Parts: sequence; C-alpha cells; structure tokens
Amino acid sequence: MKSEKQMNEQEQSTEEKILEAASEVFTEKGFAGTRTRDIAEKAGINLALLNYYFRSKEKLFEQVMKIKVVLLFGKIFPILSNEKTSLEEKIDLASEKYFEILSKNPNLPLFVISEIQKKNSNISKIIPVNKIFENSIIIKQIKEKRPEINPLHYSVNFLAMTIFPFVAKPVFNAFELTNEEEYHQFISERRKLVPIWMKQLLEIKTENL
Amino acid sequence: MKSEKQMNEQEQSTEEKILEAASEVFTEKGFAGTRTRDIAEKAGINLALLNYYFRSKEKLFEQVMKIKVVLLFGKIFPILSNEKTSLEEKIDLASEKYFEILSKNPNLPLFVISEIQKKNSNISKIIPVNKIFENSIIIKQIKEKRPEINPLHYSVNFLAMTIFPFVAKPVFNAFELTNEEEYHQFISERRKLVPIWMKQLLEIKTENL
DNA sequence: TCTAATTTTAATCATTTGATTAAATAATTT
DNA sequence: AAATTATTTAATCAAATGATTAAAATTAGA
Repeated sequence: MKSEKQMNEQEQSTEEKILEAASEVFTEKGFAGTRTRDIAEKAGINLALLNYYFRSKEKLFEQVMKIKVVLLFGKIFPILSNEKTSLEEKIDLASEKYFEILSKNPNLPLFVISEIQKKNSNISKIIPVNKIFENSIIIKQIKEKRPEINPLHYSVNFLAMTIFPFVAKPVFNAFELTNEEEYHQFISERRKLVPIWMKQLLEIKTENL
Repeated sequence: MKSEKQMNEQEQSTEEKILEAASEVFTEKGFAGTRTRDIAEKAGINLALLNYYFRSKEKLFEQVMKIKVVLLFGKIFPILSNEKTSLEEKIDLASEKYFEILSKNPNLPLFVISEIQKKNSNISKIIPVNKIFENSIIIKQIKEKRPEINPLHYSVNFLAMTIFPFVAKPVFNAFELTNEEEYHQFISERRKLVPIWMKQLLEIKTENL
C-alpha cells in the first residue's frame, strides 16, 4: 500500500490514472473499438497493470460506464425532485445544469446510449431511473398545471431539445453544417432558448391536443 | 456470371445477401464490434466470398454506410425543398415520412451518428447535406414567416423531437421506462404530436426571444 | 535493517480475426 | 463439347489483442 504522503505527492493514484485513461478511450472508440493497450499507454502504465487492478477489459468498462451513467443522471434528478421549486424554475435549473454537464462532456450521451444498445448490461441497477422519474415532483407539477399534457412526452421533448444537439455533433462536423466556433455559439444560444421553448409548449391550446 | 434465369429464380444475388447481412450486423454491433465471420454466417456464405465480392471489411462497411445515409436523408430533402407546399404542409409531410422510415429502421440514426463519430470518413461526399439544407425552400419559408426565429434551431428542434426517441430507445429499454408495446404506443402518439408542437413553436411571441 | 506485502515490469500465451491462396465447381461463350 | 470465365470452398496465414506468469522493484511494518 502506498503511504498517505506518497498518495498526496502524486496527484493521481495508478488506479485513478487507468480509470481516467479508460474513460477517455472508451468514450472515443466504444468498448469494441478500444484496445486495452491504448488505455495502458494513455495512462502511462504497463498493460499487465491494467489487468492487475481491474481484472479484465470488461470489468474496467463496467466501472467507467457506472461513472458515466451517474454523471448523466445524478445531478438532474435532484432538481426534478425538489419540492420547493416551481415547474418553471425546474425547467430553468435542469436546462442550465444539463448544458453545463454536456458542455464539459459533449459525447457523454452518445457513448452511454450506443454502448447500452450494444451490450444489454443490467445498467438499471446503477440508478433506478424509471422509479425516480415516475415519482419525481416535476411529473406531479406537469399533471397539475396541464392535465392534458403527457408528462413523458413533455420530458422527452426537454431531453431531446437539450441532448440531441450533443448526440448529433458528429453529424454537424461530418457534413460541415457548422465549424467548431459556430457549434459552440449554437449551443450557447440553445442554453437560453430551450427553457423558452419548453414554456411555450406548456401554453399549447387544449383544442390542439 | 449467373444467367438471367438463375438470377430471377434466387430472389437475391450472393452480393445482395452479403450486403443485407452486413447491414444487419453492422447496425447492431457497429463496425468494430462486427466480425466478418458473423456477416458470412448470416448471409449463408463462406468468409472468403465476402472478401471476394467486397475486398475488405472496410469497403463493405462503406457501402453499407452509404445506403444508410441515403436512407436517413434521401427522402426528407425533397420534402423540404418542394416549392409547392407551405411550411405547415412540409412539417406534416416531413414528420410523417420520418416516422415511417424510422419505425421500419429504429436504430438507423444511432448507427449513423455513432459510426460517424468513431471514424472520420469523408461521408459528406455521399450527400452535400449542408448545401441542400441551406438552400432548401423550408429555410426560406421560416425566415419569411418568422424572421426572428433561427431556422437552424427550428430544424434541429424538429429533428430532435422526431429522431431522439429512436436514438434513446436503448435507454428506454435498459431502464424499463416502457415495455415494447408502450414504446410503440408512445411513438405513434408522437407521430401526431410533433407537427402540433412544431407549429406551436412557430407561434412563439417575439418578446420572449 | 530485515521481512513480508504490494506494485510494476518484461516476456509470453492462446485466441480471435481479417485476409489470402490454391483448388474445385458451375456457368457462359465459342 | 471445349475453353474460358465466374463463383465458391476449405485450409491456412499473419497480425492483433486480451490475458497470464514469473520475476523484479518498491513500500510498509516489525
């Protein structure tokens, strides 16, 4: 075991270095496209060390995925379940938080979604997303304000408007719809617009539904 | 060369069988996760045949990707570029067409997006998406009707509301947000709702922007 | 300081996997 | 029918890759 002192001197433990490197490589190339050798190289360690600490590529991946899923949902659910904020405040806060998280981790959603699609891991054990969602205060508030609106549709619209531009970023790049600067401009505009649009969707006339 | 008669008797040529099998396996597992042996097996042919017809896994993949990109954009652009339909009609028609295409090919968008992200192929040569989009009639019509609305944001909102539920399907499944039947119900509801929402977003008050 | 536990490395395995080759079979042309 | 061309197969290669092993180096505790 490393001493406390040693641990503090090197800012990251070997285990953390591997986990961080794995996080980067897995996110960029996916599970199947990742070579454990690349992770080892990026972490500045020997390949055998990776298996020493994490047993296998599979187990290392599971740890990374767990971190990513928590990153993707962990900060949002408390906002949606807060009893003290109004529906409109929740929209503002959730939007703000999501753009903050996703701006720092642009390909987080694409990674999580496409890897869940490829492996059918029992990811639902990490966070009981369905329970949290169904019991969240925001669902109650939507039902209360506009009983005709389906809260699932409304929530998916929010996630779609927020997350989709990040998921689709590779398409923006590949087809040269925007350059890097225009893309960031585009995202920062949406940061303000999504809440406006979501409120506009709350004002929809009942006879249209 | 096979005779005309032979070709008609077997409903698919060997080349088509390989292409179809490749399409299925690549879509399900991605390029890196696909083994050419699996494609050969699914097509009911020998592995060597695959290389005989398509030279390499890479070349076979490129052909599949080309087909997928055309499938994803090919039918939509003519709708957006039609001079004879109104903006509202375009929204209805594009929505209808997209739900039709995506219901038949639910993981088409996730496949295209995540593979574009992993390889930076020169996919833009298949279809000049940016040019078609920028010069489309629908952009003109949006600018005309509501000059304050950014057509790119509006278009991305449409794509987001339409495509995102398909992209996110693995998440729906993994977290048991819906079962298969509920999911299809959910999608068929959106088929009608997306145009309503998109029209509602056109009615947004200028002072809110 | 000496010993035991932990961490790290170099070398190597065993499989997997994309691709090739040479030979056999089938179809087409002359 | 013979010759040529196209299609298909079985066997095999070579490289890549996840994992292991045994030994060396480092660290912690007595």
